[in-house]
Amino acid sequence: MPELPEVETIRAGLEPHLVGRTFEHVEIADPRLTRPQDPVEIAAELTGETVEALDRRGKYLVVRFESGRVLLIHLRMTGSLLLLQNGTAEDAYRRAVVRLDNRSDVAYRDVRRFGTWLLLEPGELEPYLATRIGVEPLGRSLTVTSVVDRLAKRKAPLKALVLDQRLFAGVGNIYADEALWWARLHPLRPGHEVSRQELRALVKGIRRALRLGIARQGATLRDYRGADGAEGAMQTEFRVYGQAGKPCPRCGHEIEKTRVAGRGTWYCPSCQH
DNA sequence: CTTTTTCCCTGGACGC
DNA sequence: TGCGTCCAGGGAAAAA
Repeated sequence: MPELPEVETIRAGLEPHLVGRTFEHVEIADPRLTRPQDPVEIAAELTGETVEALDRRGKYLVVRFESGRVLLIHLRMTGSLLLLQNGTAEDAYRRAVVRLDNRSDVAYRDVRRFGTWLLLEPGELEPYLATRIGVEPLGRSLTVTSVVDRLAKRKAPLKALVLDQRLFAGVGNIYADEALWWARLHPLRPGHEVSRQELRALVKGIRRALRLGIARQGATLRDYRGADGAEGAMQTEFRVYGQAGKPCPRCGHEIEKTRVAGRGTWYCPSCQH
């Protein structure tokens, strides 16, 4: 499932092929993709737009056009963007294709059809994101003090808070579990009970998990692929995620699985407090 | 405002 | 072989 490291890997892989290119033809096969916007209208509006930059905010891909418009893409669970250099093999899960002015195609693939494309007019991006996501966890704006302030009155379990996109934009279920393991923090600890020292460890843990994920080009469990179709290698680095019954790589105690905030949650009951 | 629950989707794993 | 059930989970929206 694409989280910050996976989206960043796709962004970096696509950027050199997209920037400066013009969308020559756009086909949207799944009307759900642009809901509530009309797919035929959106395809027509995108045609002729020239890419100025490809950015990422949280788990969103931000395609900025020279016109000032933005195509905001969210891959959700199984979305992927593949650069097709020549020839296009059949793919039952291809939901959209963009032909660029250099004859190459960018194909959007999504088995479970949760992903979304949203076309925004100039000036609409910032207010749209402002209500949905907070600062970048790998950026300078995320400080221990800001986290202390924002968690002070929160009774929700740490796992739920780490997954909150307004607190840690881009962290999903995999990296949340990995970050809590690095920080030696129990996923069920209420936010307001966590000391400043521990929150410092949490911030470090989140950054460490995300950086490792980026370095390994993301985690491929089933569907995730980079823009070039390559699998990531982060799944070989998991300390706890999906590791129930295996020994904790730090203390050797058996990793346990539970359910927090409706999500599968893996942790070491011995060294995470 | 915070927190919880439901829903959207499909395919793979598993039990019988 | 086939069928039913559960699980994976990000975020919108509704409910509590």
